[in-house]
Amino acid sequence: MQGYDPSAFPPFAVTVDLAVFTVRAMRLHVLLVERGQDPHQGRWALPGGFLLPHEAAEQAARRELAEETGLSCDTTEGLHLEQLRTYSDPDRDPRMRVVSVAFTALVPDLPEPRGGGDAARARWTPRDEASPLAFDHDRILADAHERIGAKLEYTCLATAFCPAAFTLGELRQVYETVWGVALDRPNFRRKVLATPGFVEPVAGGPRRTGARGKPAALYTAGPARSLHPPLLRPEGRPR
Amino acid sequence: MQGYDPSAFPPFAVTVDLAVFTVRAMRLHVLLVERGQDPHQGRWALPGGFLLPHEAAEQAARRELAEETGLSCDTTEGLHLEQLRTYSDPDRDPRMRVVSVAFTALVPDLPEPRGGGDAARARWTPRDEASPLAFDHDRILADAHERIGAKLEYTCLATAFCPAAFTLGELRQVYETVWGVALDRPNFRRKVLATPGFVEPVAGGPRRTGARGKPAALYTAGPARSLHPPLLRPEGRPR
DNA sequence: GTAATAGTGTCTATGAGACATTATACC
DNA sequence: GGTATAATGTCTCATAGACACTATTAC
Repeated sequence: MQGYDPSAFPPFAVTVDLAVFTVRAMRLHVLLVERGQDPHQGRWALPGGFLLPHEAAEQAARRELAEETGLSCDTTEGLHLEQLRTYSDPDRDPRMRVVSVAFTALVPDLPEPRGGGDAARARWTPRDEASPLAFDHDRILADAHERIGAKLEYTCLATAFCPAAFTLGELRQVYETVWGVALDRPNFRRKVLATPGFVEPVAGGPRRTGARGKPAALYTAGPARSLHPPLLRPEGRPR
Repeated sequence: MQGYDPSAFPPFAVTVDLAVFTVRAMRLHVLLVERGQDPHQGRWALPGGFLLPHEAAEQAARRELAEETGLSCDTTEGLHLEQLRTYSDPDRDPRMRVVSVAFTALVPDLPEPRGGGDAARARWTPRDEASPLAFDHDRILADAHERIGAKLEYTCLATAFCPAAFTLGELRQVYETVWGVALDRPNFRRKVLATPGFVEPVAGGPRRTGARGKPAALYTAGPARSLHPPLLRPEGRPR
């Protein structure tokens, strides 16, 4: 990036798009908004919006996340938000040149969005019922899904899908839901507990989850951020 | 990304920045250019430049790669190029609002760059002698280095640093150079050969490498793109 | 009792780390 | 010969996968 005439640069619009995932009822859900304006009006799309003039992409993404989920900025402060990649195909928006920085967010099961911001409507949609989306958002969603699946393998990110206190069964369901596979319960338990700092036991007594079976002990997310060695998907598929 | 007035969007300049790595003489090198113009004139920086009006970021990155390395477009066609992330801090360029999409490229040992394009000079610099760079390029370089180190673990990317035919000793040196650690030779060999499609033997006879020791057999990159199970760094450090 | 989930224990196969040994080149 | 690297083999330990078994709840 050297040698340029600032008055002669080609102008672009820069936006952020968000793939916000949650696990509810054993299914992976993604937050979608119904478009109220012209390009692709009435179709569903990932939430997002323009960068403000003095705003970094991360800030814009966090602002949009708060607007679209209807949560306070304090609540969204602690949510996991991560840059995915940037989409810059010249034809991705029919009206103008728009470069979009995509982000992935992982949230615990939240109340239905209140449709804030400038979106006509917003709702949680099962990931496999999301397509087709407006613009290139099918592609962004696929990339985001693949990314979170891969990150579950070598990070402690799965706890971001869980409430503050959770059972190992709930944590295992996160893996099973995102990966779409069944995991061996005893082996999963052993692996998680053998990783220092992944989860930490809660002093209080156990609670029942589905009102069936033995009550499970509660855990909270530990200080660790990565898994060594990783917890690989069964039949680890190539990227 | 919904609901906007195309005439009212805040304008941004969009650039690409490249972290081009190679391994030469057992050290990791990165391609740098000396800035010829005003912001940070005379300082070293990562190569890069503006997106053309109808160009995707990937195209712009490949074009800049060809210009800066002085290679033909045919040659750069097959080189590994991968989007790293986007840097959008409002103050990252002192003159205007510039959003930069950073890419990482891995190339075999190439001839000294001819300083093409609009860069005053270009040269290969040992990675640990690169700082300080202009703008936020120290940060970009650090992110890129961490990324390629991580990708060596679970992809077959190391062959991108090697010429068409290479010895297992040369491949091992790639890992040792990028990771900055020494690896056990027999175990490395066993691991690589046990991964189907990572490398494939060359029919022709062996060749000598450093004119010392037993001549090594030659291999070419195989069709595999990922490593299962991964080849983890010793004392795998957390991200 | 049955059903369902939590939690413990055990066996085995695989893979990685450590390291000894042999082979083949140049000096 | 000495040195340096390639290539093969061996041993051990850690881990993952499979799966049996017990524990505790709701019905």
